[in-house]
Amino acid sequence: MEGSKEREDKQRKSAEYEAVIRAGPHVRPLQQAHAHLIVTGCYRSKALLTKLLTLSCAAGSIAYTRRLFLSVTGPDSFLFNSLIKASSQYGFSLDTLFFYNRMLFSPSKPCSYTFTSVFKACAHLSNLRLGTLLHSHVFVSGYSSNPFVQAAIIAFYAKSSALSIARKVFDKMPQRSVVAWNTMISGYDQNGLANEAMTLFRKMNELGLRPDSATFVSVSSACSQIGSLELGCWVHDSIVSNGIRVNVILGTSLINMFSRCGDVSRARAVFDSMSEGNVIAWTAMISGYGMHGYGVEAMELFYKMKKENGLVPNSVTFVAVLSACAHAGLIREGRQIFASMREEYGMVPGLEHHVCMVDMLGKAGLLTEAYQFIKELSPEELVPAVWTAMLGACKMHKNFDFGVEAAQHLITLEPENPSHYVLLSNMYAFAGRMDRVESVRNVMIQRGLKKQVGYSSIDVNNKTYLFSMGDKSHPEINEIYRYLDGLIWRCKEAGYASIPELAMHELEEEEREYALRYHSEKLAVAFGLMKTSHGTTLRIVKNLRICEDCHSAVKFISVVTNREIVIRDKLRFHLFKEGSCSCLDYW
DNA sequence: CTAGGGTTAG
Repeated sequence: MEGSKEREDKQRKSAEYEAVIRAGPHVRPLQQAHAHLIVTGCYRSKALLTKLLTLSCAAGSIAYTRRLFLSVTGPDSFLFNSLIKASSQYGFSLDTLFFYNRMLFSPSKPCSYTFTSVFKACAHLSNLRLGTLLHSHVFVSGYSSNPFVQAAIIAFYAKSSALSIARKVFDKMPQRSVVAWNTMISGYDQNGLANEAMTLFRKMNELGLRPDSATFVSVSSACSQIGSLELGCWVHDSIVSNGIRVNVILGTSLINMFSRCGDVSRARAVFDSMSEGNVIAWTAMISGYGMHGYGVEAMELFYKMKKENGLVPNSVTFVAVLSACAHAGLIREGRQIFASMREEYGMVPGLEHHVCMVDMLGKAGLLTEAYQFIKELSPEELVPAVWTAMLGACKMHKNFDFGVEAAQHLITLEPENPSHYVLLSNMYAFAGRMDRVESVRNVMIQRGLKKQVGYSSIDVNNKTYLFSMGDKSHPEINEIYRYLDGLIWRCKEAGYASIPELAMHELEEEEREYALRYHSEKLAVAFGLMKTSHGTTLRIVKNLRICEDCHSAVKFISVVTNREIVIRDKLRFHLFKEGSCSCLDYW
């Protein structure tokens, strides 16, 4: 008699379980299923409640999840772990911490599964204090040697920019899984420490460990930061020799890598070889074309993407296309695409899209229109980037009035950013207002702000050389200067007239020195010419934007030496060839 | 009704 009752009970619960599953990650059906549980008397079943909780997290309704959780009497560790995992997975990090806290005050003990999820939440919040506290819980609980927990800890410290702590944990691991290596490498990459990422990857190779596709995603991303094509090709060869299948994620990372290393055709080859493509991959390719000034190709791809592949562009795609239009001067097309965001896709243009429009109009010399565009934005939309785009355009077209206004807005918004002062000073210098140049300079000194140092790197025979203005640490620096002097002289004979940079060049006392006559890109170009044979393309990466004078000089250098020179600046590529630049002097 | 974890793209 007793047995059949139990059986009935089980059957009923099974039916309810099916009902909850059927409801899926949708709030209303879940609530109905929950109501049904109450009616049929199954509301105490922890398993059913657990399923309900994880599904309501997946449904995105943390409010309902929270209410549901608070109604549970005596949640068990299975319920806690599932809930903590689901809430961290769907980004409800603060709630994860809340549930974890409740777990600590319950009879259930956290385990390795609990910790991995809570660290994920801490990483998401980049909350170093809480994560460190959690780390101490791990020690007390005895899970500190669990490889999964360790990897989660490394990921947490890395995402909180505490790379040295992450590295310490990594170094102390008795045996490291590939995931641990990947976590550490991506941690370096995402914190801008590309060289450290590469060093660790090389170490992995030396130890004979087999990298997987995730390793190469981070490695190729680090490589894009460095911008070295030689290195990029080596990474690509390494993928092939390791027999790694290039999935969409890795493919996208490679498209980005080759674009940012200055080789769009290789990027396109990767793109064409991919069996599956999604919006992210297409956007990467579009943006690659954009940064090289291939506006038409970017637009073609944009239209092809939806026409032939039925992919729907998202807001990042629009940033890529619009900035491609801006770089290539495709104003009419850019306007049309911007309008289509609302009209065709029902999307509301965001801040980044406004910045693209101001940049596009401004670069084209339509400064009044760009200004009008800014004026129509709401106060919350007037982010620094909008004014930066305006100011850049004013500098390009030497428009004093708009430029000064833009610079003043910027200084109000970001009083600590030295580049705004430099640009304002530039504006005054163009207008011959040396008294104002002087006073901007004084404000900078008062506020303790220093001009950002520009540096350029170039690869010669598999070695990277870094140059910055005034840095005399290079052993052949005197030869380089002598060579460069001669080169500039030849350029002058060919018609080059140097454009003096009036801006802030006397900010520092030492800047009057001999060693400060040349910007870093000129030094890198000279060095590259000295060290490579005729026919070799020089590839230089610069951290800031290239200045007008260097741009003009390199055009002449490409003629007098008959060389192709590629320079990646902060925002785009310049290919100098036979006296002209691929940006058509439009940057 | 008790699985499963940590890393990766624009």
